[in-house]
Amino acid sequence: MQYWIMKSEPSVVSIDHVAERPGQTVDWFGVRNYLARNFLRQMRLGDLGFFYHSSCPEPGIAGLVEIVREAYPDPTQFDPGDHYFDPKSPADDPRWSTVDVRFVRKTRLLSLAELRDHPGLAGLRVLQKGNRLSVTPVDEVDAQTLLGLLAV
DNA sequence: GCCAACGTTGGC
DNA sequence: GCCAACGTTGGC
Repeated sequence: MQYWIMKSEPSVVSIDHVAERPGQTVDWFGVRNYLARNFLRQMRLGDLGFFYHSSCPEPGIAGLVEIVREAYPDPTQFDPGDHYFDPKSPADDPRWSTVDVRFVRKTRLLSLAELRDHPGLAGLRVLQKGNRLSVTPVDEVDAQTLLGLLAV
């Protein structure tokens, strides 16, 4: 199993929103960065996502989700009325992918400050200066550390 | 609102 | 292929 940190602005999609969705499932639309897209394409059924709230008063990990559908074309890239419309994406070779994730559970808020304070997590990609990727891999050791801190 | 960091675009 | 300009992200 692989682990990922997946960032979302809670004002757009929060962990509570996921829990309230039909089937407790949402698609991870709107990724428009090639490296992040490649990570989406590496995701496999059953992978665990740490759901991270960003651009909000208390950024940090707020819950867990599970990958329930592997990468497929992000429909928003073909919708001219959509914020994420990409006129340059070929219909026969879609540029952007999405996955479906399902709610697993909420956790206590593991804040960014607390993540930074933990020496063992210094290598975590999301803590690196200038990191802006919305989807990043987490190695097994770091994942276990996170799960421990979350008391899961 | 500010600013650092980074990705993308487009002229040359 | 270079690089300046611009846009976006995201913490503070």
